[in-house]
Amino acid sequence: MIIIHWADSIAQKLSYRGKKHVIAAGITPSGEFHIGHLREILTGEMIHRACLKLGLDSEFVFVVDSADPLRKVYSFLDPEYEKYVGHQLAMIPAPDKYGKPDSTAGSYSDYFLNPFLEALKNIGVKPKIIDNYQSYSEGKFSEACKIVCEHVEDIKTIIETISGRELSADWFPYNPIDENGCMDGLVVTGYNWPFVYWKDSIGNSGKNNLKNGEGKLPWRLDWPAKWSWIGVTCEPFGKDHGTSGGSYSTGRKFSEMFGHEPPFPLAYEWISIKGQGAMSSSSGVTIGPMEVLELVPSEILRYLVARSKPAKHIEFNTGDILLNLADEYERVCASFYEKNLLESEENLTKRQKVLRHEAIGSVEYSQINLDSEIDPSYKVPFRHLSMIAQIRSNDEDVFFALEKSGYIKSAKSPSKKLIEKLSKIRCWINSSHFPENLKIQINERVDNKILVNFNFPINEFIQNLVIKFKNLDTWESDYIGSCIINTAKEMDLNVPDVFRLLYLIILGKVSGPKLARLLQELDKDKILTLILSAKNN
RNA sequence: GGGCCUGUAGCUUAGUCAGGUAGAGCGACGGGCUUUUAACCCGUCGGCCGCGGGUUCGAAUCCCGUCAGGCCCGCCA
Repeated sequence: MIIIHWADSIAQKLSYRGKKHVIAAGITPSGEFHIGHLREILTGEMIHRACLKLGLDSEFVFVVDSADPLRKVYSFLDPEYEKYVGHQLAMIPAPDKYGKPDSTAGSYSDYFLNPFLEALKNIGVKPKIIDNYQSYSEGKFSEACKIVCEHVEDIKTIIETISGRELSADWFPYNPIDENGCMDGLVVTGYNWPFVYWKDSIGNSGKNNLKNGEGKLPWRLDWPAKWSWIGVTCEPFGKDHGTSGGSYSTGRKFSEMFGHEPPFPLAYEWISIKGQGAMSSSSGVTIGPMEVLELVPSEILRYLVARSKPAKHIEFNTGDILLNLADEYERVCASFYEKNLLESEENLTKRQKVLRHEAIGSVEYSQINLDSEIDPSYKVPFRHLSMIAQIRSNDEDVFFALEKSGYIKSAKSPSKKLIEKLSKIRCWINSSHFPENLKIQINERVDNKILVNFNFPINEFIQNLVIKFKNLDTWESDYIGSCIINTAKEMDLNVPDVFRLLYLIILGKVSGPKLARLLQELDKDKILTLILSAKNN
């Protein structure tokens, strides 16, 4: 097959290397996980799925870099964390809600990792978790550590020539920890398998056993060491690692040194928040996956990553971009799964076929479960539902409205997915994320200046309409609607003009959602007062 | 300084690896539906494919150069 989704294309390349594959993703749990981290995971997971589709024997692993030290006291941490800087993330306490270390809350790394794993479960990602700290203590790295400690000069040369970075004379390719668990300020003074000997800045000395993970390899070696003992054949990484002179280019050399063919490289671009730059937990520019999962169905979040090739920069926000994304997902579903266009492929040009297959691939990789059918809740467009949800406070009424307009067959039995979709939309509408221009905002008072362009007796129309409204026994959309139409007809007025006027009075805009249904959801007395306050003098 | 990625319609982009008439969606505009839409359906407009050269019968696609934006060469995905 020539025409494929980006994940399929990578899987195909992997298939030339062999049948057994380990696709890896790795993240340091130094703070809150965000959508950017999700790209790492989903990119890997989609390649993994593509491999399975090709009949390869593939495994997907998520390496949690819990052996990394705390770099500094981040803005969300209390200064009390100062004493843990340089200590491994798996060994320091999680922060409480004030950012202070809480010795009862488990480890720092688990604290940030667990909610992320929960979110992954929601989007159907089930990786094998590899805890880096634990792997060191179990001796998984000892082979690599031995090789590294016996080739210090070679390693220095490789790093210095490839990265152009100059290493100090006492640099050593293993970072030991002192008796308190701190990595900073130690200088290695000797090596004799399986021990490294060190001294600290005030003259204390000690030794660490390389087999027990007392310390860790520096990043540029830690990464390829993982490749070799896990057997990684493909790993997506952020573009920072992908650049020449970056950790992939030194990593591939070290990988060979460890006797492992370097994994197939795949650099991906950052996700940024529109108008705010790249996502980063330290700068506070961040949107968490769980946050987004509260607003839209899980498929949409997968679609965000599935639809763009890894090299493409993604701009994201929880307002209009998210809405367009949901919109696009639904449209693609509809065009490919309802119209059965696949059957008539013969007549298409190559480009049209490519377009089609990529779109289909994106939708397929957006499904929560591998090989599951596309969930039919896409048939109720997000945009439409967000409007209905705003004017109908009761869920049942929403489903009746959907039935009436033909989006669903029966209001009595909405699918579980649809109920969930509605509840997420309600959550979105009530949050600060919801786009302003889609909000239905009822005027507090009327700006009479904008009513001057009507060439019919507005004041008289309003009086007549309000009398009809007052006479209504039940404030229900059908009756409200006929009041408006009848008043217009009795006065021989143009109906669209009348609606324009009413939209201006109530919403301040010339159009809006179905007016009668909107009014039905609002307080009758307030509306009458508002309408009566309008004049065009 | 060295290197990587990106640049296609007003916006978001597909197509670049494997050269063969530039395709979508959104928006805009027009029409249909007319108990009123932001739904739905139909249609229209809109592109020196960043720029300059080269290879080729033929280049968005390959090669060289150049400009712009982002990033890396210090453990931020």
